[in-house]
Amino acid sequence: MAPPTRTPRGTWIEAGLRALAAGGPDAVRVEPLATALGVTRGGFYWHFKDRQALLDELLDAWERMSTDEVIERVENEGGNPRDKVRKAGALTFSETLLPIDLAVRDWARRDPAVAERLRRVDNRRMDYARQLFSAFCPDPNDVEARSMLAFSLAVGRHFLAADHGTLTRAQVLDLAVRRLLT
Amino acid sequence: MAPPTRTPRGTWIEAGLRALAAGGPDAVRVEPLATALGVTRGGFYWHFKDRQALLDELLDAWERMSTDEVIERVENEGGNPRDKVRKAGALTFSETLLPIDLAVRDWARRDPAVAERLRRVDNRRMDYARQLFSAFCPDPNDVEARSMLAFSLAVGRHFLAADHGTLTRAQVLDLAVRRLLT
DNA sequence: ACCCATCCATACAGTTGTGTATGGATGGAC
DNA sequence: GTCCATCCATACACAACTGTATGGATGGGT
Repeated sequence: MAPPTRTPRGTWIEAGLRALAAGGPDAVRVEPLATALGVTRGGFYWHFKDRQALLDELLDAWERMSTDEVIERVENEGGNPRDKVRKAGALTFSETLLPIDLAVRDWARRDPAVAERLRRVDNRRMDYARQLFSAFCPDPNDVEARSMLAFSLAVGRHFLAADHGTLTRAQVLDLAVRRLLT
Repeated sequence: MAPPTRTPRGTWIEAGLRALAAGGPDAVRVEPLATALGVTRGGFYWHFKDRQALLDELLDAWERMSTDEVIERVENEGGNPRDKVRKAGALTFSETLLPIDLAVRDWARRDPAVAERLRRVDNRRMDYARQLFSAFCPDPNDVEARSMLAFSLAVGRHFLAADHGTLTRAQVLDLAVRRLLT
């Protein structure tokens, strides 16, 4: 009872995530998505009630990908807390996840429902960051300050366009991270 | 030879900036703007070639407001460098300028022309930050790291949704800023 | 061979926006 | 009182997208 589903739900979600990453929620439109997939909108409304239903599922997918999976992978690879901080940052803001994450952050500024989801995700991430910083940093207030700075740097750097004279962006990031991990 | 211009250029720009702040560039649409101003699009195309021309002028206005004006005001008020850092941050990301600034940052991720403008603005701001940090911080590398962290915090905090347990967001920001100014 | 859940194409009605063309309306300058 | 630059309303042609309705097509299960 499972005919092999030529363009199943998942295909629409993947395409939706690509569109979201590239152009924000306003770019997630049914007609262009169908064109990109080489079909018409015919099947879309069989899978989803309407466009909003797809947007909701995109957020579901993002929420799943960017918490449990990342933490699980970091914990499996092991290492000391300082390495874990770096690793968690690298995974959370990886090539594929990052643009979606940034799009969701801007989206959350205008949509309370999205803001609530982002709050859940960020709280899980911050909890994890606090846990890692606590391992080599006794003062809880300092842990909080470092966690906030680290998270701000991880997100904020993608919204900053400044140059750094003779230094490269990577070098400056390294300097900044060292400052937080000392 | 200057009949008092019922809905002059500036009115459209102000309305455009409000729309940009509230909903990003996709929300800057001629028809809704006209409705909000209580007129039809009739006059719009007398002032502007097309929608893109308005978007360009919005960026011009933002660029002017968020560099010269801020630096000028900070320098006029005086104070020591540490106070100036705080003051510049407060002005740059004030109630009215902030939402526009954040919208432009997200916009810049998809539009190279916008990215170029943002680069100019951020470079001016970073130069000023470097100058201020240098006043009490001898190591150029450390100045760069602190500037980057401060700027990331100023921008990134508005894209983060995490809670902070018993602390308020304001308290955490204060802890983080102290860390950077010590 | 047939059935049926799954998926798709097509056509239609409706909405919202863009840009152009054109004929006013308004009100200070003279 | 007239003139003229300035601004506005209206109408039109067009484009892109949404959501619904309907009639297939496809292909594994039996």
